[in-house]
Amino acid sequence: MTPERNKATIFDVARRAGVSIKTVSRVVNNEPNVRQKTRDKVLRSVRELRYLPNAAARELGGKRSRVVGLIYENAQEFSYLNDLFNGALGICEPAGYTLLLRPLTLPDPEIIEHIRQFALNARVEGFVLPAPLGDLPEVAALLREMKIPFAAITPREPAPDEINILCNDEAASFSLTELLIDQGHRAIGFIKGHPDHGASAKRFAGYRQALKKHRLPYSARLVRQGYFDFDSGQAAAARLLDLPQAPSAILASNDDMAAGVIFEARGRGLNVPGDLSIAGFDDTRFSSRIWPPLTTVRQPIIRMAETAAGLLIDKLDGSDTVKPEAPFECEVVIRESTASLA
Amino acid sequence: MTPERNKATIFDVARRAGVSIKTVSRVVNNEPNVRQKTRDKVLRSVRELRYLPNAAARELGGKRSRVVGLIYENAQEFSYLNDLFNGALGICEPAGYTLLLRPLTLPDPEIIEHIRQFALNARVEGFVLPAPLGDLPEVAALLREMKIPFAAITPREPAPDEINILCNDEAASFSLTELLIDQGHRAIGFIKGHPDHGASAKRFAGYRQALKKHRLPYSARLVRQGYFDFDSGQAAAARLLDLPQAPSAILASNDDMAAGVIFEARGRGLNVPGDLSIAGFDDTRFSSRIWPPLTTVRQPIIRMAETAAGLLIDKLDGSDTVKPEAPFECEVVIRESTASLA
DNA sequence: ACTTTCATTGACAACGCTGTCAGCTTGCTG
DNA sequence: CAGCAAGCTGACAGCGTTGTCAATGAAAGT
Repeated sequence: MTPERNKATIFDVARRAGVSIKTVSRVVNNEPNVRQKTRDKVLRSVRELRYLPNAAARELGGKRSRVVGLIYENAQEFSYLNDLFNGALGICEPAGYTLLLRPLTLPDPEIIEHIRQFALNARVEGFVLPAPLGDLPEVAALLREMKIPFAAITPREPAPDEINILCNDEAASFSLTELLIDQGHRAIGFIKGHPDHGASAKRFAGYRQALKKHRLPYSARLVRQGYFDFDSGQAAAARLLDLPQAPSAILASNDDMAAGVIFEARGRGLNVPGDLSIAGFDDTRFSSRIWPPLTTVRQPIIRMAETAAGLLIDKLDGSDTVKPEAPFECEVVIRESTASLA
Repeated sequence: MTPERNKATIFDVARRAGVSIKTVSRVVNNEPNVRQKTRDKVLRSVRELRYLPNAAARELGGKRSRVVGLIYENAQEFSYLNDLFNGALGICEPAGYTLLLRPLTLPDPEIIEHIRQFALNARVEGFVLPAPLGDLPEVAALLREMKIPFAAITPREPAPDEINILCNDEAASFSLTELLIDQGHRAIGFIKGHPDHGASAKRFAGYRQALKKHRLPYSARLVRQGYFDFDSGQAAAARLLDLPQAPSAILASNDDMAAGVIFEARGRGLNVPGDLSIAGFDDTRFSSRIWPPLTTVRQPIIRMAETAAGLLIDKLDGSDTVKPEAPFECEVVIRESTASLA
C-alpha cells in the first residue's frame, strides 16, 4: 500500500560524510558547536543523497510535531480564508512546518472541546487564530491552559506576551465615511457587523468619529445591526430605505452585507450610485465584479497572515523576544458604487 | 515549548487491561483474532485512560502516515474548494486520516516537481485530485509512478483500477440549453470553459446535443472560447453582443464567466433577463446574490468529495474491491437571470 | 609544560508504536 | 484421547530521529 519513499536515512548521510549521526542531526537542525568544515561535509552529503529527515522519527524522538493549526469559522468569507491560508502556508512550509486547517461551525456550544480534540489529535504546537475565533475569550483561555502558543489576527487588545496582529479598521472606516461626507452625503446609514467580532466595534467607531469631526449629527435610526452576511445586510437596508428620510448613502461593515444592500436597492428600482451610494469592507473577490463595482476597504490579509505565522514560528522555535507589531494599514478602494450627491 | 500532551501510552493501557501491548495494538487497529471479552477489557481501559495513539510512533513503526493530500489550482473558485475540503475532511477525520491542502499555481512548468516534493515532504499516502489537476495526464502519470493512489474528481475517462468521481455535466448542460430553447430562445450564445478542463468539452457537448434535438442550427459564431474567469466571460460576451444578430441568451460554462456576461450586459444598458437571458454553471456562493440571481447548475460537490475521500481511504486501508461509482447528478437551479423571450 | 576550559564529536538510550514469529489455547477429527 | 488446525496472545526487534552525557581535541591561562 505504502508507496516507495525517499530511502536515505540519517545513517546513510553520516556514513557518507564520515561522521556520527548525531553530528548530522546537529547540522540538519542548525544547532551550534559544529565546525564549519564538518558542517559543509555533512551538507554536501545531504544534498548528494537527497536526504529528507523522517518527520515521524523526528517527532517521536524530539517531542516536536512542527504542526501549526489554523482554525476558522466555517461560514467565513472564502477569499479571506484563502488569503489567510496562503499567507500562513507561505511561511510555514519553507520553515518546515505543516499547516493544518480546521473549520469550526459557530455557534457551537462544544467549541472548546472540539478545539481541544483537534489540538490533541493533530499534535498542534501553535495556532493561528483569525477573527472571530480570536475574539472568543474562552478560546484564548483554553489555549493558554493547554500552553499552546497562538497568534491572533483580530482587533482585540493584545495581551502581554501574546502575539496579536492588528490592522487599522477604525482609521479605514473613518476615511470611508469621510469620503462619503466629502461627496456631499449628509444622511449616511451604517450597518454594524456581527457583535462578536472585534472589528465591528472598530468600524462603527470610525464612522462615528468621522461624523463628529465634520459636525454631522449622529442618528441612531440610521444605524442597524447586521451579522456580516448577505441576508442581514439586505434586511438592514430594507429598514433604512423605509425610513421617512432615507439615507443617501449606506456604509456596510463588510462586502457581503453591502452586496445585500445593492440587491435590496435594485429590487426597489433604485439606481446605484445615483440614488444610493453604497460602500463595504473587505474587498472580497466579487466586490469588483458585481454591478456596480463596490467601493470598499482592502486589508493586507496575506501579509497579516504571514506575519502571524512568522511570529508564531519564531516563538515555537524558541525565540523569546516578543516584538509587538505595528497595526497593518488598510487601503480604501474607490469604485463605482459611491458617487457625489447630485 | 511543547505543550503538555496526552500522557497515556499503549503500555499504560496494556497494564491496566492486563494484556500485552500487542493486544492493545490489535484492538485499537481493529485487527481480527482478539476474543470479544479481551477486546472489551482493552476498550474500557482505553476509555478510562483517554488513550490516544501517538501518530508519530504509529507512522514510524508501521510505515503508514495516514495523510491524504488535496492538491488544487490556487485560482480555483473558493466555494468549490471549500465544499471539496469540507467534504473530504468530513470523511478523513473520523477515519483517522489527516487531510493536507496544497495549492498549486497554474500554469507551472515545475508542477510535477512541486507535487513530488509535497508528496515526499508530507508523506502523502493518497491524493484527492479535483479538476483541473486531475485532467493533467502528467500528474496522473507521476502519481502512478510514485505508486500513490489517487481519487480524481473530474470528468475524464476512468482508467482501470483508478478511482474516478464523475457528474453528468453533459446532461445538465443539455437541460439548461433545453430550458432556454423552451423559453423561446433561438440564438443562444455559448462560452466555452478552459480547454484544459475535462468539464469544458462535456458542457459544450450538452449544448450541441440540445440544439440538435430541437433542430436548431449550430453556429460557430455564437460560440466563444473562455477560460472560466470573469474577464474572459466579459470579453466573450462583448464579442457575442457585437454580433449583427446578437444572441438573446448566453450560456456560460461557469458562473464566474456568467457574472462577467452580466457585467458586460449592464455596462451596455441591457436589461437582464429582459434583453438577454444568462445562465451559468456551478452555483457559486455569489450566484444567488448578484443581480439578477443566476440560473445555473449545482453539482453535489460535497458528496462527490466525500465519495472520493471514502473510496481513497478504502483503498489505502487495503480494500481491493474497486467499485466504479455512478456519475453524480447535477441539479439545474432556475433563478431570475433567464426568462421567456418576449 | 601543565592545567583548565570550552568547543566539538560520538555512543547509546529513549520515544511509542507495528510487524514477526513463536507459543499457548481451543475445539475438532478420527 | 491423541493429533491437528485455527484462534488467540505475547515477547521482542525494529522504525529514524533527538536528548543526554561522556570522550576527545584545541585553545587559553599559569
